[in-house]
Amino acid sequence: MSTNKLERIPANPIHPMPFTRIELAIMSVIDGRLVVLLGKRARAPHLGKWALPGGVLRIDKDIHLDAAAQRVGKERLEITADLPHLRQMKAVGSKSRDSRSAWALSIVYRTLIPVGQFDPSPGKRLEELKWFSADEAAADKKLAFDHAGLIQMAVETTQNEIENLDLPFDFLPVAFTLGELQSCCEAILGRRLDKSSFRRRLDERELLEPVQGEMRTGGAFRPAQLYQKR
Amino acid sequence: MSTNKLERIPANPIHPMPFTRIELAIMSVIDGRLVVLLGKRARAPHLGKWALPGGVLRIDKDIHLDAAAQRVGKERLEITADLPHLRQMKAVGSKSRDSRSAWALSIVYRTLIPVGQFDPSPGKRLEELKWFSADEAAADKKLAFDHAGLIQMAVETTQNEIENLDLPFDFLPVAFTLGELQSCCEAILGRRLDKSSFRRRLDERELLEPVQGEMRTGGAFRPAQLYQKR
DNA sequence: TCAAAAGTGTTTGGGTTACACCCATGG
DNA sequence: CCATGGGTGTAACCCAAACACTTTTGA
Repeated sequence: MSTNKLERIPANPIHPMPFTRIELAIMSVIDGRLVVLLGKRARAPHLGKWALPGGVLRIDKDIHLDAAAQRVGKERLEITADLPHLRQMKAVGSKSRDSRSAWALSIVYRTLIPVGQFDPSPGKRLEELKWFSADEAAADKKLAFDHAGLIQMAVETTQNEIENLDLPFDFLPVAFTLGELQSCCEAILGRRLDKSSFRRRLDERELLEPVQGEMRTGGAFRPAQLYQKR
Repeated sequence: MSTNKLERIPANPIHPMPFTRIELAIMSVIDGRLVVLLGKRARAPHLGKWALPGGVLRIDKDIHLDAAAQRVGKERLEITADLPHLRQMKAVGSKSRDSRSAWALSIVYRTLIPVGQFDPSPGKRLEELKWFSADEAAADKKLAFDHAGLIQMAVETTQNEIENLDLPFDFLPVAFTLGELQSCCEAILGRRLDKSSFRRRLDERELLEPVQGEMRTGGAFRPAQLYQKR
């Protein structure tokens, strides 16, 4: 077609390419603590160690990176729905990263998911899937690869988002009380927030709207107005 | 060695891997404007179009991603020194990204460099290397690939850093006046800053220290104290 | 009537903007 | 002596923290 002397390079290019994977830092809030989902590795390298769930990028299956991350999530967690709010965090790669290959590259994604709504069970190549305290995992020297550091970064990035009121709406039920929202943010940040200023910041930004007539009557106290994303 | 039935995967793994590249968003300030360095492509695809300088990840040459970015910078710009302040921005990848391969992945880096200190000249596969207004490049529909969008992101990320007084020290001369620093920040942000509050913010953060006895006598006005990174 | 959580208002203080003003120098 | 950029001080303002207070419910 082209008169250009430079022809199309074959699908398998001249230079060998890195072993490319997706890793997922999936976080949630359980019992008022930020937690991260780790899988126990059922194969080498790092057999038996806990690691972020991940998988190989499949150029035959994935149309782009985000789709690859969703596919890996579905396979490893044995779920059918997309992971909400899944965002790319960073790429890490080096010669010595993974003994399975001369050069390994991982694209790391992170998300915050509602723990009730998904029912992760260990997919292929995982012995077990378990929630760990995110803070403890970030400091755990025994995790596979450099995953402790990646968890640390995922926690910090998520906390920054919450500080800026970039709220995890996909994480919350469609309607929720302001108290529930505040507790959720406090769990992620690991510190208490002031009710009054939290609410003022929320309505200045016009992020929420009340669900007309809907209240939550939880117990021996005043019922709370339900809100939803505007 | 291992009793594990799962053996080491060969260097060239079972699944074909994506064509993996590094792209560089190299910015600077010229005549009070934020600019970005683009190369005119000397080969397909996008022959003749302007694009971010970039190159293929070489697993035989690069020990990790950051090193790969430095190597690509040296080759494309024909320089010998490392690019200062070079930071990873994001990874983009998809099936249709690059016609040379069935699946292409790019790891994009960004930096801000002092325009005087480096003397970029077009390396292999580039016809010409030129500085463009960053704002105009970010809006230019005729750039190769999705590079306009990447430039947009690089500009925004850099502006956020400056807002937070994460200053481009590698960009500045070792000693500089506060006026020069302020002008530089104004150029990057594209808006004027208040002198008084700019200085107050600087010394609250204790980022700078005066260079004892050193002043800049520039013209028909009071000489300015020189400062350096603390 | 009491505990508990919802919801509101008011004070205080940190930090930034806006702007006025003096300082030092070469022409 | 004046134009110019360096350098300093102050009042106004915005935003959020802290905290006290009222409201509404079930037990």
